[in-house]
Amino acid sequence: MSQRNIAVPDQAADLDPGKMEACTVLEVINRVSGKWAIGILLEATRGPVRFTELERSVEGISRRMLTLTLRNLERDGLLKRTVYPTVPPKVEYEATPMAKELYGSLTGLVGWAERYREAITEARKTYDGHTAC
Amino acid sequence: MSQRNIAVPDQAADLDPGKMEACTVLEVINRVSGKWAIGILLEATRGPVRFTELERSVEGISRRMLTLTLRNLERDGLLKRTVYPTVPPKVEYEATPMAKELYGSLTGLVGWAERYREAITEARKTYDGHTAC
DNA sequence: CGGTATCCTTGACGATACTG
DNA sequence: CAGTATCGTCAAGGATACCG
Repeated sequence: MSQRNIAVPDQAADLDPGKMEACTVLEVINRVSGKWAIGILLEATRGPVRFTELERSVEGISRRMLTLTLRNLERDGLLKRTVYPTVPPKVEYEATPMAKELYGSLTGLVGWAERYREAITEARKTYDGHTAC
Repeated sequence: MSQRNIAVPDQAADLDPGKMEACTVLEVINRVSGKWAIGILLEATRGPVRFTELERSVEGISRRMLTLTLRNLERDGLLKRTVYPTVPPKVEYEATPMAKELYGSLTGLVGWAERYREAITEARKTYDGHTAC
């Protein structure tokens, strides 16, 4: 394997709040339908959830991505974050009314995905079969 | 700006068909709600569309991403691709019945994004205001 | 017209370690 | 418990050029 030496910038952007100023319809959709947002929003719409509960229920998410996604959703006014100053600390997240209006479309999407997951897997096999060989 | 010399692999993966074997619900959702897929699916559900029409109507998409996204949607059985062997060539894409069942959720998502785009922009300003200073 | 090929940058994300 | 900080990887996707 050959390789090249290239220059890389020192700092990455990540999902750092402070970005995404434009806020087009496309950006809103991507924020809301992003890799982890759907799972979080679904949970937070059913009722208040704690950080650790989300970490368990949103399959495969890392602590870091959970934090980042939660912050972004909070920033966009989709989640309300409530801190209880107890020991140990307790933080609850709940969907705002605006976010709750998304519930129907989101469950529609998930339901569809569940119904057709098998069919899609098959379609891929067929496609790959008659193009590869 | 400082920089480091690092080794990079020669070939990228891109959205190259042949990847994504697992096909979980999460993957299906991300495929279908991805950056460009929604716009394409919406157009292709209303009726057959040509490559160049999509290039114009899906705001901001590059020729490359249009091709890649179309191929992936076709592979997953969401689009039917029809080639008319004329001069000049003509290719039409149309949503399959399975994809058409997504229309409701997709327009729901887009409608919501349009309704709340302003509110979200405001929420961001507020959030950034009371956290930054 | 409807694509491919190649090259490059940047941002999404995981791993790991540490903290009030 | 609920995070933050730092580092590294890799895939998404833009730019550009070329093709049947």
